[in-house]
Amino acid sequence: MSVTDVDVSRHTASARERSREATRQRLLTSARGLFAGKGLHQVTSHDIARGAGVASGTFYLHFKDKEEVFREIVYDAVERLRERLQAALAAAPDTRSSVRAHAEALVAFAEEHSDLVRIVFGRDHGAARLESDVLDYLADVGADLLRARQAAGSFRSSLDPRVAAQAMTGMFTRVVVWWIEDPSRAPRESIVETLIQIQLSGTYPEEPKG
Amino acid sequence: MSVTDVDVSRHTASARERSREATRQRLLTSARGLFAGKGLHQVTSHDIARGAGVASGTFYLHFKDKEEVFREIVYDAVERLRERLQAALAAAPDTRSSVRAHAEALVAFAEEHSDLVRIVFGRDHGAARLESDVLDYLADVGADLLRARQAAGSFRSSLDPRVAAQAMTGMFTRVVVWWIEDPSRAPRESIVETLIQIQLSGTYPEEPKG
Amino acid sequence: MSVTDVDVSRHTASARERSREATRQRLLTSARGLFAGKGLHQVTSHDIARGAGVASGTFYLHFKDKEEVFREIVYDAVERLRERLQAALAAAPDTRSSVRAHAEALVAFAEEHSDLVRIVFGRDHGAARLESDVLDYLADVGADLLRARQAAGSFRSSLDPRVAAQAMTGMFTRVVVWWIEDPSRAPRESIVETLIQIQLSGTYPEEPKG
Amino acid sequence: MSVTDVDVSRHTASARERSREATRQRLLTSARGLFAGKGLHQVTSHDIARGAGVASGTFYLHFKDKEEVFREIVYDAVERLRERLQAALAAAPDTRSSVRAHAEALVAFAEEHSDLVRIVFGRDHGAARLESDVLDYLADVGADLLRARQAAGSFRSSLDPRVAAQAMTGMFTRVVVWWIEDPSRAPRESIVETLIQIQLSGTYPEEPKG
DNA sequence: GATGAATGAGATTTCATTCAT
DNA sequence: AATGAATGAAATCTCATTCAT
Repeated sequence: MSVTDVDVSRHTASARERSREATRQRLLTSARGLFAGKGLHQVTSHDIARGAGVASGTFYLHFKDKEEVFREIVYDAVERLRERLQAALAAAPDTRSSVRAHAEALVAFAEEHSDLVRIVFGRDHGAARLESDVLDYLADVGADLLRARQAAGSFRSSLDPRVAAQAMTGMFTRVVVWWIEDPSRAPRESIVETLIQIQLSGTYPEEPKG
Repeated sequence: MSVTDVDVSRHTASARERSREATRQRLLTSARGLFAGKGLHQVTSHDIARGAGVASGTFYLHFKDKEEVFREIVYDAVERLRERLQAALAAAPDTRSSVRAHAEALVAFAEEHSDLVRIVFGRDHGAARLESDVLDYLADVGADLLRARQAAGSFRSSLDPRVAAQAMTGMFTRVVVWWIEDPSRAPRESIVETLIQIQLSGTYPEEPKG
Repeated sequence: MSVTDVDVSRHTASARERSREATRQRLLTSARGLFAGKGLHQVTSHDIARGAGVASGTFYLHFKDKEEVFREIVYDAVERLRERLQAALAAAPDTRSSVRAHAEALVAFAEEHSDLVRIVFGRDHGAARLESDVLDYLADVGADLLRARQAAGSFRSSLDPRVAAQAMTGMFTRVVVWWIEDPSRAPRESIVETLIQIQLSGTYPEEPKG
Repeated sequence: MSVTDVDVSRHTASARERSREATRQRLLTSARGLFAGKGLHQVTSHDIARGAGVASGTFYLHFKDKEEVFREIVYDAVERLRERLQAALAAAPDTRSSVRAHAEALVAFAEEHSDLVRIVFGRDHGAARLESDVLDYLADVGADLLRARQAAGSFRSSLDPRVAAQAMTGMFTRVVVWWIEDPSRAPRESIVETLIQIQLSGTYPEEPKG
């Protein structure tokens, strides 16, 4: 094999790889848009391929089936969200500010990736196991955080961190999905403040009268 | 037509009606069990008919399509839950005890109707519109309540009742679904207390240190 | 339930059953013709349905898949052939005449059911396991016969009945398939006589010269 | 074009040719193994290419389609078998010993090339036309031989050589495939002797009693 | 000559729904 | 009202084959 051959083959190989990867990304993008708009069950593998501008068989060169694309999109999204939230928490000096930073990061993520939010937390995702996995994963991450805070005295010791983490996860996802569906429903600030205040002090006045 | 004929026909008619209603109920029961176990999309109209011990065509004599049974089950369940929660709230003398009564009623309902909880709030219900409708409906009911409390001074005035209602709805449904999936995950009391405390005081100690 | 009801329902049920069975038979007939003409692999389930004048879905109400129809046709054919051959053998007074009766019955069956012969013994049946099963089954039946003859002294004691049975099975099926493909290739009598003589005396003259 | 150039190009060309031929052989070897194991229909052109360690497109640089490789393997195998049998026959001094030599050669070939036997005579080869062609070809060769023997007085004059040749072909192939499938089914000697005796004297004792 | 990503026709199979009885 | 066989549209997935590199 001559030097030229080596170069050419290397070049060819990477061009191929790049082209293959590009097709894969187009399929993912197509799928993301379709899933966000119609939900897993209303989207066919042909739809995804058509949306990506490739033949239907091509879909199966890149993914085992529809569920696999869906899973990949969801896992990727969840991981990005988790990193974003972790980063926000890590940067905060104390619990109060970390609660705020977390809420801000969550809402910012939702704004930037409203399609992902719709797919992952929205209704009719249609992937039973998946949603359960995802929410449980996020809740588990949250539970670890709450346990740490509990140890540090900044989380109410009478609460079960696992239960509270599920509660917070449900609250976050519901509020965010509802808001992203139609952001005119409430000012962004209202979303952030509500999430923060409920965590810090609940929904009742300092001196509840009721 | 003789009196006897009339009587007989009336008798026959009402027997038919009763029989028809019985078939309808068997279909609903069958559907409920199947939906709870496998989710809307994994259940076929044949499955439902078979489960009810009737022919497949019979299904369509009682319901327009699969969605309709599903909707009926969900709406019925939601209405029962709403009534249950309203009753609990109405019976409570003050806000503090109404929050407790509400949480107790919610958990009790979930225990008694775990299949409904799985269908209505669980994953893979698969009915896009439907879940949104349901959660929005419950959140709307909640928002009304919160607005009333706000007027009475027993709900933090700085919170937007609509947003808070969505937050509470998300929290309630997530916690309840998670728990019902496997009740050994947390003691019943823990679920109730967590839901109450978060509402009354949030997750942080009286004098947050963080 | 009145007597009339009973009668009607019985009548209805059996009319249904008859109609269902008729559809099934039309599918089998359609399949038989197509398999004989093109072989398992060149025939689709749609072809079979179309040939039977029913919708494609109907095929699956009656058979699990293409292989199942094929298997049913083959097993049924083999069983019919076996019965026919057994009957011929049973009716013969001695071995010589039973050999003749067997050959006659075989050729007669092939003439009457040339499509079955083509499907079962012909080329491109495409069903690996199946052909093996079928030939082994027939050879096993043959081996039993040869063992019995051996015990009676009318089968060469130096031969292994199992091997000889395979040899005879191969001979019978090949000759019959070849002839049925184009019966003008040899007179019917020639087929029968050849099969008989080879069994009785081999292919060489009484006093082989070679 | 300089002499050197010419030399180089010649050299290159023949290196290419050799390399091309090597690729072709690897494809044939891969195909042979796969066909023997799974049959024509269960093997894809991708399988063959993968087995040969080449890209899928390469397959089509060497063969028009899957059938062509199959045909080539089969024809080649049949030709080798025919030569082997002819050689055995040619070397024998008289008919009796040629029958023995033929049977020995057949069984030896089967032992050495069990994969070819499975492909060519086995079940689910799936190539309709092909098998017919192959068996007819072998039977034709056999018919010529029998006619010659008939002329020499060493083949029963009352038999039709064409029919007998089909019979013998069916017998040979069936016995050999059955035995090769599991050689413990019968001792090698039993196979050979059975094939010989049936040809020489049939399956019945010298003085058939039946 | 070799590569391997892409193609797209076609086969299988399911299932909501209809309708004659 | 109930039945259940039949329908046929639609979705999934495979694979022989091509072609730009």
